[in-house]
Amino acid sequence: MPASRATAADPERRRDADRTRSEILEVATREFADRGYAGARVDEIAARTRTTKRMIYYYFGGKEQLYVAVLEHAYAQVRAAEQELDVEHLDPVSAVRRLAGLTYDHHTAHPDFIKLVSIENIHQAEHLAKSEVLTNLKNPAIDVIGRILQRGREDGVFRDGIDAVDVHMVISAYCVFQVANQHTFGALFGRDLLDPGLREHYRTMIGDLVVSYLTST
Amino acid sequence: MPASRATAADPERRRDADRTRSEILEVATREFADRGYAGARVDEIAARTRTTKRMIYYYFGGKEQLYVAVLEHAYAQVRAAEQELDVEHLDPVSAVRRLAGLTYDHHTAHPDFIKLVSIENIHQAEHLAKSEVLTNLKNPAIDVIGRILQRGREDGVFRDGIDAVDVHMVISAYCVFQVANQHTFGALFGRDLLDPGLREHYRTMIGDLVVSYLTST
DNA sequence: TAAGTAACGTACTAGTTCGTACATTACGCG
DNA sequence: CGCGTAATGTACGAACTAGTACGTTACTTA
Repeated sequence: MPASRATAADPERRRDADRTRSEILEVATREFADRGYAGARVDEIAARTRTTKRMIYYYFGGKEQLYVAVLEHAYAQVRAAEQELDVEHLDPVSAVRRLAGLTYDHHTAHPDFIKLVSIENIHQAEHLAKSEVLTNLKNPAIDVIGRILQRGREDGVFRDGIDAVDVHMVISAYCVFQVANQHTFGALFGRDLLDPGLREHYRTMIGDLVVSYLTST
Repeated sequence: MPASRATAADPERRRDADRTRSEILEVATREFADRGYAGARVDEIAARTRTTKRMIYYYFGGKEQLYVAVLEHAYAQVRAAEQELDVEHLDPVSAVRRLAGLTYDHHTAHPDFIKLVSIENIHQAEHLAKSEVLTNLKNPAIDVIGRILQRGREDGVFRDGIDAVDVHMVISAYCVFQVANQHTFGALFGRDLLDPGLREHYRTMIGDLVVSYLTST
């Protein structure tokens, strides 16, 4: 039984279901994000892994199921990151700024995820809707925002009548746009939104935007 | 030469280059917007017109050139709408609200355009970058915003140091998100952002958001 | 009105792409 | 240590899809 423990870690292993599976998933994520569902090529994904196309069908069943697996995996990572949000110890205004900044960081750090979401929207979220895994994922960010808003109201710094989902939507819209539309925006306005030199500016801006909205009279 | 005048209007005409060309463009716009570049089918586009695939190649040259033509046509429509922006007679705050509202109206009224932009971003705006027609299109909205901001500063109602392109970006981000991400957002949060009953709420919100940002101290 | 050309249709091809039948081998377990 | 199965590789096929060769006809214009 040391064998079974060595199994997962042994770099000499020639056959490793977990490694093969996750390698396919990783490569497929890039391929789908870069070329869209229809544009992605199963052969190309296979070629970029250490294994063959046969394995994609062995583990995932087909191109569409692989795509759904990629989506589920990507969303799971995002939700995991949202679980880490630790802003409840801050005053409401600081908490909102921090939440916005962290969301900005996460989105800009995971462009593949943003692209997958764009692609899924092109397809009217049909795969997402079909996946129980994904529709059952509750978004922890909403609850976090809800509690911040309530504390802000109690402290008299935030307005009444603001919905947590709306706040989340505004932050998402802003952060998603930076990544999802960077190329057309860059081409049309000659400005790279993700230029490292502009990063602090745009990272601060979403916090300012939301805070001014919440605190305006 | 009455013949040549009757030509364009005559509903009995069997051959009408303009009509055929624009019909192809119209159908192709929907097809590309719905299925993406790789997912779109030339045969399908042809089948939905009164003409045949042969004509697509006759008028446009190929699938890629047709896609570029669709993009150029879509952008031209948007720019035409922006030329109509008439907000300079309003006080700065009202002008910003009106600009935001009109942008919201336009985006929600032209979902195909938003989808095309999403698709073009998946492809890193390579077609847009190649088209001189598109890269030379200057965005009139930026100048409009610039003048509003200046008047607002002069009146002492707006802060200093706000960039017109940033304001445009925020408004775009918000309005694009409503359309581009409506399906995933709807599936994950159980809220249809484009529900007619929510329309006034979301239309007002982007104005409030920007105004509070510009007027905050 | 007749000729020339722009506009159009049909039928086909070459290449691509998802998917699979069949064969093989490494590894865990008794 | 050998047996059974999970894991893997190869080679191929059926279907689809962009693009075109070739032929035809409506419209214009001299």
